Amino acid sequence: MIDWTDLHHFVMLAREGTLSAAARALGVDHVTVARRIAALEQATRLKLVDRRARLYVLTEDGRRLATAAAPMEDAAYAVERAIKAARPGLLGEVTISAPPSLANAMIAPKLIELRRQHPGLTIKLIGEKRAASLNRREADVALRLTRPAEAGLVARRIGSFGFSLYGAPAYLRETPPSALSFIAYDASMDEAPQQQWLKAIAGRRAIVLLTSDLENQAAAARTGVGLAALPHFLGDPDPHLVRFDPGRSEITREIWLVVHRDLSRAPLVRAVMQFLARCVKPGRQAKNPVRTPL
Amino acid sequence: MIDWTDLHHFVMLAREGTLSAAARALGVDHVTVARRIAALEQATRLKLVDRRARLYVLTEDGRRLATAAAPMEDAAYAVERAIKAARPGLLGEVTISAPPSLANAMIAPKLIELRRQHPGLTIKLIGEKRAASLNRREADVALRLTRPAEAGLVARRIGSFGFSLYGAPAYLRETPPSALSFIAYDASMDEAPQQQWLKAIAGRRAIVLLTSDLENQAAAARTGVGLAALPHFLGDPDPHLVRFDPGRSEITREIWLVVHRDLSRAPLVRAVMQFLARCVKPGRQAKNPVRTPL
DNA sequence: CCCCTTATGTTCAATTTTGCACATGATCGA
DNA sequence: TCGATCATGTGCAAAATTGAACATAAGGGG
Repeated sequence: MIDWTDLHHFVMLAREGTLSAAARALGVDHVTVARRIAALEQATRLKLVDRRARLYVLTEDGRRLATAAAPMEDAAYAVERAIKAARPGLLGEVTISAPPSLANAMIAPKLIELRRQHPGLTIKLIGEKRAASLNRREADVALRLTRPAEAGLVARRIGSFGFSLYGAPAYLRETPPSALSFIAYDASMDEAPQQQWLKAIAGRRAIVLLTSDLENQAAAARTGVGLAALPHFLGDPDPHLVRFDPGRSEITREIWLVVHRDLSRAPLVRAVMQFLARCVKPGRQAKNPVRTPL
Repeated sequence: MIDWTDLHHFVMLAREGTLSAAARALGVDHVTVARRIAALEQATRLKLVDRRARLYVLTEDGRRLATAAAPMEDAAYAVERAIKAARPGLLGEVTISAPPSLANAMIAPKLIELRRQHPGLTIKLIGEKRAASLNRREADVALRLTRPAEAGLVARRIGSFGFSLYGAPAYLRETPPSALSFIAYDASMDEAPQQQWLKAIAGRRAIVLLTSDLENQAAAARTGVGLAALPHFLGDPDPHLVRFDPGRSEITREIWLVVHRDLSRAPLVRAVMQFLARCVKPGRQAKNPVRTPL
């Protein structure tokens, strides 16, 4: 039968697009990938890639083969999950993926508790906007703001948080409502509810800063650049920010705890899930409610 | 990620049961399999097999892993089919599986035509009772006597043939009906319709020979051992055999041409399928009907 | 326009993997 | 009980795979 490692390398090449990227993903030298692809072509007697100047491009046959081989990769990931799930006890590494703001504000500060409770546990925390693929095991457990649709995933709603507008106290004192400026996400987040909510409130008033990073928005708001839509857990504890209540119904988002079914029973993963649920649950809604009427 | 070749070796070990058998199936030395399994255990940090005296026996974790890895093997076979299907033109090898009697009587004698028509085509003909697995690519195309139920397989009825009782002319002349002896399959074929049919006819009369090979039955019948249930295509052309019509409705069996969907469009395979349909179609039902009433 | 980064190809030495020969232990049948 | 067969374990040498260093080429940005 065809060499499975050759197939693995080919699948990676098909996904990554270049020899070098595939090599990085596989943890080998790019030459090795090139040789494996060549070996696969020889074994199948098919021309799978066009060797062009700066990149390998799959041929028709190559694309077909990549399509056929994709389920094999899925199966390989399932095997990895099975391995992780089979490992007994509470010794090992668990990767958590979460939106950066949640990761920083809710999880990171409490990680020390988890370490105390399970000394054998190593945590890898990925704070990324992009939702890590649990199927590809980029993460073992994830916090998401929407319920994921992928098959094989188990999702549980473990909490929610609200957004309000925040600004520097001095800025709010000195600026008439009609002259307020706003701070928003860039266009990549246009579909996010909080972004649409902010834009609706802003109306014709100026949006003076676009940034994809929530911490940047908070920092700008602190220095009086304008008003930013921030989660309560981020804005309320901040002494340099006060809420500005626009009088419209606030927006809230749900927090979903997501895990692959294959891993949902592994002791290691269960421990982390319990921890994450604890991180989120205790009413972080209105901890330090400094309200500024209109 | 886990080494895919290690997984391949492990899957084989799980299926075959022993290092040596797995090694044979993989075409490598048994030592290599042992080393790969050890490597997999080290990588997963799981104990996958109990090394016992004469055989490796999977642990609980090993069985779980084997179950998880099985889909990977299925996917690998799908890749192989894709490769075969992608190969252009009419150059290559096609494996045909068929019941031994059909293979000998209908296919083998006509193979020369196929070779003349497609000189680039190499045929591997497997005449085996056991139905070769098209999913595992033990064969590319198969003739079966029943419609297979496996998913992914495409089956087409391309003909049928009847059974009658046959015996040596002298034997039939000299033996009164109540003293007739019978030749049957051994117990492994007890569920086959022709076997049940024969037993019903034999009734209380003696079954004097049990053999799993149809050619053996024919040879024994020729020398006057008794009556055998033979397909018409085998008994009718034989000058040393005549039909003995028991007056009961004859039994017929269907011939199904089976191929995996992934391969059903490959030119190479299509050519072979057309050939097989031609082999079977032309009314081989009653070519040399020598009838002996009762 | 040039430099910097990134990607692929080539060569060679080091490492890893593999198979072979042989040994041991177990089972089966005569 | 003995011998034959089959399965696994060990040591070693051959073969294959791999990575590092270097070379070439193509964008991209200042």
